[in-house]
Amino acid sequence: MPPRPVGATFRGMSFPSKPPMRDALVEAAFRLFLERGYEQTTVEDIVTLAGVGRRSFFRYFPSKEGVVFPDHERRLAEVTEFLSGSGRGEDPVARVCEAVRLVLRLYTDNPTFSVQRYRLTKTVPGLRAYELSVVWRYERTFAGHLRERLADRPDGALRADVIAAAVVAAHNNVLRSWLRSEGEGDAQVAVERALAYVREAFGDGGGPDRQDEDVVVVVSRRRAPMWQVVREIESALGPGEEDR
Amino acid sequence: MPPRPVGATFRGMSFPSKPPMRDALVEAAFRLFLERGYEQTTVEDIVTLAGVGRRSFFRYFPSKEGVVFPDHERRLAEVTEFLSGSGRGEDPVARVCEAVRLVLRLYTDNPTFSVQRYRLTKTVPGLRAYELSVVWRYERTFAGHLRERLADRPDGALRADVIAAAVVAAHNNVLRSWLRSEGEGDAQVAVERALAYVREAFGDGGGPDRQDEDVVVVVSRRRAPMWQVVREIESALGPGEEDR
DNA sequence: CTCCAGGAGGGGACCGAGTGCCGCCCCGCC
DNA sequence: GGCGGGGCGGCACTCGGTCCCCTCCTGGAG
Repeated sequence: MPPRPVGATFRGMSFPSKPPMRDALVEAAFRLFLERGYEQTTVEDIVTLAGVGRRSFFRYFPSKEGVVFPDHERRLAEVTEFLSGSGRGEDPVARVCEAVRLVLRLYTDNPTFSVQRYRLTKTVPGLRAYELSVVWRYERTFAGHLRERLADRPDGALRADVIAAAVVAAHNNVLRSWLRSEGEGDAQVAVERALAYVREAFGDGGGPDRQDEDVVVVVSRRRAPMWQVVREIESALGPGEEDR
Repeated sequence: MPPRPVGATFRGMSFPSKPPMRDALVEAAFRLFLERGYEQTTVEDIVTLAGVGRRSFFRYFPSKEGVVFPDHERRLAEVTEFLSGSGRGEDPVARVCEAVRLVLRLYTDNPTFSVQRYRLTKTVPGLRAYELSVVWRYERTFAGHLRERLADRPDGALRADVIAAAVVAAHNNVLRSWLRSEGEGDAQVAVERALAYVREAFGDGGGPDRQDEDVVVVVSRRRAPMWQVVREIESALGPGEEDR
């Protein structure tokens, strides 16, 4: 995609000079990773192919694994900012779902790159672990956002953690099947279905905050004691709602 | 099941011969980790304190991080076996919840050790990443179990992944707060509440095997169409129960 | 024009994790 | 007593990652 890696030793009027060494390193790395495998490629190989010094590699990427996920750091910052700029009134779960769509787009915007990366992460345990920690940071960001908004609910932190995990799992499910199909189909559509399933499971407000529900159907078997029936009804109605 | 490795430098009538080199390495490692920090401790330091060779360390642990989670490999095997030996009729979600209790017990059975480890994983990024991959393997085991049992349902794989993630998140939530409180309180009781929340959220969860439940509560919104209410009641009653 | 400051990059030394190989020694077995 | 195998130690090597110092390029001030 970039016109020419434009090596470091190469001087002369260069292009808008925007795709600097960083992109050249990513390209060189993926070329070698796909050609001879991740573990068979040393950082030395990458930098010699890119025509730069070994030291420079670690100026742009925190580790060898980091070059495989070059853009997640920025996206995480964007997601954090996106979540922090949300009004008080709106549904926090909806906001998190919107953030998930943002993350998914990071993959769907570059299908070939994402599929290539998937081939690597699927087979290299070290890359899987690194990806896990990346995803974990998204999840903790989501959970933090939900924790703030659900703090007044009973078990707010629990709900926040569980919902965040469920949303991320839905995203991962859609993403994985999209990647396995080599980028065929519309992942953005599929994630709507998946998120709808999650939101349906947790009601709309992140759990049994069921003020807006009007009908309660109780099915009780004969062997259930009455106190248990009552407790289930109470928990279905949600806390503080018993006397409405 | 090897007969007796018996300590290397130590001879003479020893104890039930249970604590071989492996345990000595774990103990030495944690002593140093807590005393001077994880990154400030080299494998060399550990093996000299334990009085063994450096090469032996990597015979017992796959990496320096591995010594911090010495027992998870076995527990994962136990969990896998536990799940594989489950009858066809029973609720797969309940089975997974039981497996989660098993995992939690791995922590609660050794409170001081778990709390010490928590202090490390909380502060050392490398250990966090390692723990993530450990937890991920549990989650994938759970998800695989659920995928098999929910294969006939629509979106079975999605449900399986989401439920597994939710269950693990509930476990983690309980575990974290228990660890932060330095092992005070009954985590096993707390995890019941958390799992109940998850199972409630997923209602039939993907598995309306509700033959053994006594009370079913369905809450419906006014705007929900009647056919949906009927379907909820039917699914609450479980399959083959409509005409009893 | 010169000088200086600062930042980007290169290079080399260094540390430590992880691996392969070999040799030892202590078993039990033949 | 000889022998083979497994557990263990020691050594050397690779490679990821860091530190420190050098060069070069640029640009602004005098």
